[in-house]
This record gives sequence, structure tokens and C-alpha cells, in this order.
Amino acid sequence: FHKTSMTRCSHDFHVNCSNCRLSSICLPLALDINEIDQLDRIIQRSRPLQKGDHLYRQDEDFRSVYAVRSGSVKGYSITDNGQEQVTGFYFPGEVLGMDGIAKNHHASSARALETSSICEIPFDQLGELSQSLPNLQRHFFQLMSQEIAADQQMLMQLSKNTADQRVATLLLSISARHRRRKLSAANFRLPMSRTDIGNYLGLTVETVSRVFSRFQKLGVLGVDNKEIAINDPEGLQTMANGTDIN
Amino acid sequence: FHKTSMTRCSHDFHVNCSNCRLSSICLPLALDINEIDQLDRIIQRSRPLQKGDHLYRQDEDFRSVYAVRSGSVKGYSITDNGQEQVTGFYFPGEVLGMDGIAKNHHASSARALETSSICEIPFDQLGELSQSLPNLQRHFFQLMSQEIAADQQMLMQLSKNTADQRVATLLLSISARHRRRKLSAANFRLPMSRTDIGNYLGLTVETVSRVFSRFQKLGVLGVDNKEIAINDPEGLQTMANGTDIN
DNA sequence: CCTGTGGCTTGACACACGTCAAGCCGGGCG
DNA sequence: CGCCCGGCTTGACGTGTGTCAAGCCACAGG
Repeated sequence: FHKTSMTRCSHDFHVNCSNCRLSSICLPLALDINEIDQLDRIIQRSRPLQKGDHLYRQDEDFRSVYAVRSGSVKGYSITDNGQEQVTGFYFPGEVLGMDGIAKNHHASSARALETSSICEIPFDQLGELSQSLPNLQRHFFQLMSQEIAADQQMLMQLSKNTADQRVATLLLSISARHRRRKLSAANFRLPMSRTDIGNYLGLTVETVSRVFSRFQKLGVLGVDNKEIAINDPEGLQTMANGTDIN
Repeated sequence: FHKTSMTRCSHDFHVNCSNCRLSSICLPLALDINEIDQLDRIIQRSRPLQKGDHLYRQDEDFRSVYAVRSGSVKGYSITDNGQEQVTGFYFPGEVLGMDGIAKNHHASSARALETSSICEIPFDQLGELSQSLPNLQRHFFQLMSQEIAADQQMLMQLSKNTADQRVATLLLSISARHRRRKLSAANFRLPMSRTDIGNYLGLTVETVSRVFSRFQKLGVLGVDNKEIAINDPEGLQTMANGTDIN
């Protein structure tokens, strides 16, 4: 835990897409070896971000999209009247920053929730490369489409569901994303604060806290601060569906 | 108003992108004459849809994206537990259906809110064409990015705003989209039902109705069934911001 | 003409969640 | 050690919006 650990050199000179554990779920998905190599050449990897560091800020010029290699990131934007809205959480293998393409400057900000490694992909070069790699163009279209579909799912969440359903759904989503990375789907640590969760789900901290307590009391969840254990996945799924048995 | 008007031939054999009034705000934006011509060749135009007709249905195979030429379209999806969620309203010059790209089948349905003309753009061909027209690829990336940013704006709406703010914001959005098409920004007809508005905004019909009544009583709005007059745009903007004067 | 139907409005009441307030817990620092 | 501070939890209470119910209006069909 001592700061001294920061002094070790954390540059992994040999990190690249072909040897990255995440290549099967990240951008390289659907590319062949040769294509991955070309993609690899335009990707920039800097030293890890510390908790709270910004990846990019709202209204900054848009240059790149980003893939999370390790750690986690929170996307958020600030409204005209100064409120923060958390727009998403990003885990390893996931790509963010695509909301900046339209207007050529970022429509939101992104900051690390913990120490995180990030791959930066300059968008101009990605665009050029996509001209010669149909697979890459297609996959990037798919990535963006996926984000659209996910956001629309989220709209549903916010407009139709109770606090219980929202929290249950978020936990199941995080669980599924852990499973995708071959990690435990039942036990994990939430990198974000209760406040962030509440903000993301359109709830207050207090409500989020109460839901966690209730779920624990019902035995579906084990909650120890940020450590979560999903004891009854089906029960949690039932809560998420709102098919409340009572 | 008589049905007889429907009997006139509404096939415009010579409709194409270069002579379309909407070309400056629709897909062709940013393309030169020659490029528009190539785009034009892959676009399919069928006879107008009648009110209630489907453009595509959830889970159907994804083949094309669609641009509205006249009329209006409602996008919606059905959850596992059978509820409908309206995901958006689409007016002339706007493109929909991009949520289907990711999974190769449509994640939502779309139906005409009134008699509407639609341009169908087969996605495979659009992808191919984008390989040779960098401007087109870029613009399509921008379109998708725009949809992502808009959905995230909407998330904000749903999680942070009161009923008054949501309705005010929707009306301002529709007003701005009319202005973009050189139509009156102050007086227009809402093509969708109160139920659809409520569903979209995460409110009940009753609440939407009450908000309309209140706005009318305050003098910011003139409401005659679906005919809307924005009498005090700044006042409406104030309501949207939540900077409630009272 | 009458009647049914669907969309809209309005009122009375209920409840889920926000608000306000207090207190707990753990980590960092003097 | 004792203090402060931020994040979290828990309780009591208030309120915006949902729910339920009734009624209006326009329009279509018999």
C-alpha cells in the first residue's frame, strides 16, 4: 500500500493485442492475426491511470476512443445546471469514448475508479484502417450499435423499474461481465461508490443502501462494504424481473 | 380530409437523394454530388407506410437502416415481462434501425405514427460503399455516435428530472427538429398519443395530461388536443432547466 | 339516429422514494 | 492515541407521481 510501489517501472513494453488476454472480447475480436497486427500498431499504451485520473473530459477535443485493459472507469457528464450524471461503468475489454465522434469533442468525461491500464486508439487512424479492413469497420459499427442498444435497455430500467429491480439488474450486469472475463460471477468487488451507483440508477445513496440491506436480509446477497456475494442468482434475477413473489 | 385523397398516386418515381429537400440534414450530408449518386443507387424506396404499419419488428433479421422522408415513426421495444418501452420518435431526415447492427437482428420495433415515406438503406451495401467513400463512413460513425449521445442525454432526463422538465424538454426537442426542417418551431402537431409520450418519458398518461394542462394554464403553451403552440419559448426553456421561478 | 370505443382530462387517494437528520465505521494524520 | 472526514447505514417524515375511478369528446359502425 505504500506509495513506493509506484516507483517500480510499470511500462509493459511487450503488451500488445496478440498477447492480451482480452483480445477475444475486445476490439480485435473478429480480426485475423495479420489484421490484429495492423491494429496493434496504431494503439497507444501509456502508464496506468491512478484512481480519480481523467481519461478525457467533457468538451475536450475528441481524438481517440479507449479500451480498458485493467481496472475500471466511470463515464459521466455534467448538465447545464451543474448536476452530474453517471452514464456508465467500463470494465476490462470494454470500449468507451464513442459519444465524442459526432461533434468532434467529448460529450462526457471519464475517470478511473481505481488504478487502471488503458489502450488509446486514435480515431482518425482507426477510421483509415477501417477503410482497408472491412472486418474492423464492421466490428466497430457493431460496438457502437451495442452501446446504443445498451443505452436503450438502460432507458427502460430508469423509466419502468423500481429501486429493487434497478439494483438487481446492475449487479447481474456486472456479474455477467465478470463471467465474460472468466472471473467469478458470484463474488466480486464493486469499484464504484454507493453514490455513483445511485447516480447511475437514478436513485439516492440512501435508497441504494437500503436495497442492499434488504437483499442481504432476504439472503440473496452477501454485502460487506464493496465486496458482493451473489448467494442466490435466480432470486436476484427474479428481483430484476420484478416478478416479485413476496 | 376525405379518404379520396389517398387514391392519388403517391409513387414519386423521381425521388432521389439529390433532389430531396432533406439531403442537407440526412445521410447525404457531407457527400459530394458524385458520392450522393452512388449512395442513391443502393437506397430503396417503397410505397408509403400507413399509420400503424411496421418498418421492422424486434428480433427480425437485421438487413437495413431506414431514413424517414415524410411522416413520423415510433421506435419501441418489448421487455421480457411484456411491457412496452418507447425508445424514440423519428422525424423526416432522421435515421433509425442502427441498434440492430450489433446482433444482426433488430433490438427494437418501429412503426409509423402516421402515413409516412421511408428510404431503406441495405446495411451490407452501405458498409461496402463506406469502404470506398471515407466521407460516408465518417458520417455514419457520426450518426451512430449522435444516437449514443442522445440516448445518454435521455438517461439524464429520466433519472434526474421532474415530469414538468421532461415534457418541456421533449417539446423543445421536437420544436428544434421542426426548425431544422424550416418548419414552424412554435406551432406543430404532435403525431404521437399522450400514452406514447408518457411511455417515452417514463410517466403515466395522467401525469402527461396534467403537465400539458398546467403549462397551458401558465400561458407557456397552447394545447388543442395534438396541436401545440409554444407561446413562451423562454418560459418553456426555463421549465426544462428546472430553474423553476414559481 | 344511437351506441360503442379509444384517447384525453380531472379528481381523490396511496405509496415508493427523496429529504433531512443522526449515528456508525474505518483510514489518515497530527 | 485521539481527531477528523468521507462513505455508508438507518430511521422518521414529506411529496411527486402512480393508481384507481369517473366522465368528456370525437369518431366509426350499425
